[in-house]
Amino acid sequence: MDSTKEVTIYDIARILNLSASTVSRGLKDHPAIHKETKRRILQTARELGYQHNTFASNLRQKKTHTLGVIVPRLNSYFMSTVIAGIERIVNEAGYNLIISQSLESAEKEKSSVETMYNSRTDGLLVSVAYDTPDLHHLDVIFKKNIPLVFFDRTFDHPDCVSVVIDNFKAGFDATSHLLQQGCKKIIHVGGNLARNVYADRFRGYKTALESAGQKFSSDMFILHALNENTGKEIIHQILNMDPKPDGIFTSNDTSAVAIMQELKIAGLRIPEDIAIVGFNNDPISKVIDPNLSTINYPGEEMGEIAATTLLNILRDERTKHFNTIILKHELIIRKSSLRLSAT
Amino acid sequence: MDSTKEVTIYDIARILNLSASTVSRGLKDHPAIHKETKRRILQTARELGYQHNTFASNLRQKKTHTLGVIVPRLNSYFMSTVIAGIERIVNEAGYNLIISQSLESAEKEKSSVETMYNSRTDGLLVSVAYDTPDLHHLDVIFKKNIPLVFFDRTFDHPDCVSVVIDNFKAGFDATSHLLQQGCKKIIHVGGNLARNVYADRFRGYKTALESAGQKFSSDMFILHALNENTGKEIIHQILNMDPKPDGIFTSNDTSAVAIMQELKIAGLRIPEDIAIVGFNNDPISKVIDPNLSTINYPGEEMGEIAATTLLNILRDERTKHFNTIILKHELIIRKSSLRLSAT
DNA sequence: CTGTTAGCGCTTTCAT
DNA sequence: ATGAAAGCGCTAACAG
Repeated sequence: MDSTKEVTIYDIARILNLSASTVSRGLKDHPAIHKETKRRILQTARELGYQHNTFASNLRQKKTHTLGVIVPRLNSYFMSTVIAGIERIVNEAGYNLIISQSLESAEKEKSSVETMYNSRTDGLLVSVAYDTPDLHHLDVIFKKNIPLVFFDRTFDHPDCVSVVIDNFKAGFDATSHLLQQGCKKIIHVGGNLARNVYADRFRGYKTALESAGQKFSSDMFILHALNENTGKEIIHQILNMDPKPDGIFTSNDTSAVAIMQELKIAGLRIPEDIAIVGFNNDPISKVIDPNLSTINYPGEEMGEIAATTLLNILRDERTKHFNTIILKHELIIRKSSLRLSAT
Repeated sequence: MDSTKEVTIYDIARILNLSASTVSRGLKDHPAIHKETKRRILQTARELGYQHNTFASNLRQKKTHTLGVIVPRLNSYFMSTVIAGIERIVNEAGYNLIISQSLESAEKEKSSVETMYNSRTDGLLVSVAYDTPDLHHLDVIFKKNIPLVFFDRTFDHPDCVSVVIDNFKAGFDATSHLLQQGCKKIIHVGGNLARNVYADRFRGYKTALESAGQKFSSDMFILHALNENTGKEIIHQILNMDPKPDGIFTSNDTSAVAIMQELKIAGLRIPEDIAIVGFNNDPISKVIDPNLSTINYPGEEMGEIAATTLLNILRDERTKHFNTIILKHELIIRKSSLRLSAT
């Protein structure tokens, strides 16, 4: 009825004729407390509708039990899957989450870091923006020894763990597959090479070409932000190439689909005239006709692992932890790249 | 260098020969503090690298400056758009966000509510799960007078504002459009009618049929959870109808696309044999061939409005606030339903 | 316009 | 196995 009064450990203590310290210990299952006493504490706590007050606890312990997440954007299938994974782990561990999006801008990322810092998050999970030049905006974080785990779009830093897939290998696999399908001129559409993911995929692509004895020339790499507009904005560049490419490897499915739509408008057949492989295994890859071959990206798992790693570091700072955790990717072959029927 | 010591208002007070209260007031721009004093306080605060301690403040004020969001799922385009909108508003207002997903289960939703309650969120933004039967799990929230705003999937409650689109009208619009295109038998694929969104769209559909003088019979409504499997799971039911439908209105794009794929496999032409309209304006609607007609759902705006409303209630509890806020939707006509070429 | 004072609810030595 | 006491950093009467 009286909804304003907080039930505190003192209320419990008074009722049971105990001290607040004993109640506090009992509530956290402290080994030194008698079993029966614990039981009684727990029971009256329940009866009174006691709620642990995080703020008093945080204030006292100088820990917030809050983790911060900074991502480029929330509204992509990949990212929301990652967040879902993080959310699950973090909630189970009794931590809270603060999420902030950098909107792909280094500047907004900086202000996100400040927000996190001011909220005194115990740890940070970060995937950097498209154009983040360096890690200076994280200096406050490092100076305070706040643990930070990068995922997907990472930076090398001695104190940070990174959770990634093997983007080099993935780029290599995608390109090799196109080569096996008989493609003679495969181009690559990728993002800012300052980002590990795009750089590694690009290297994988080049290496695959070279191991197949094909030459790479700089006009075979098209740099683009990789979004819904990619198709319209680069289609002419593709169509004007001489000789025309017969294979495309793009660094995400969104751009792959956008390109496919333009190719179809231009009257090219996929995969007969031009084969294509995307990246991420976004649901749209199964909607576009023909279905898009792609690299499966274990988003939820990445979120879970990144969160688990951060929690481990938090639990035991001395742990000599890994520097990089590499998750398994998988090439998914669908019609958009299938020129040779398999045996 | 010494990274462990917190700078407090007492440090600032000591340096400036002031009291902690004056510093506290100065920092919050209290009107009663001399301008020059404020300036000095702000300056030394900056020099010392002072950070406001939210926990001490929360503990004292019994406010958390944290809002909770409970949604069925994070990984749909619609929902991540809504969240993006909420995040922007809430961050700008200096609040934090705790996000939890019910995974479409009433039970998990209940435990989400508990989490929120225990984190003492100042307010809640909720879109209910697919099978939530009632509002009992929110009783704790209401009893504590924690303001709650529903969005999209709402419940009627005297103390809650709901932010929605006019789902009845949207269903009516979609169906009327199909009727105008000459469809003689339009079926509806929708979700649990205990959810306002599905019930309202269904009513809109029926009303449109009736105003056009067409009869509705119960077999024309197919109940389904509306996901990627919808197509496979209901295609036989559709194909076996007698007479076969020549129009479908589904309550989301995911299911619309799944159905279209099955229809194409069955050799039916869209829209010639069967026209279709979806719901949400998900990006996949522009990927599927033919492009899917749909209802545009202003997700980001819905997030922004819901968050703004909640913040307003928080700022001024006495405000006699709205009961329902209805955002504008829009019918987007694409090829999947275009049987008559417009003049 | 500024200072004094008294907690918010919890944890944690240090005792016993 | 339990208790006493101090304090985390801030705010809000109240007083002047």
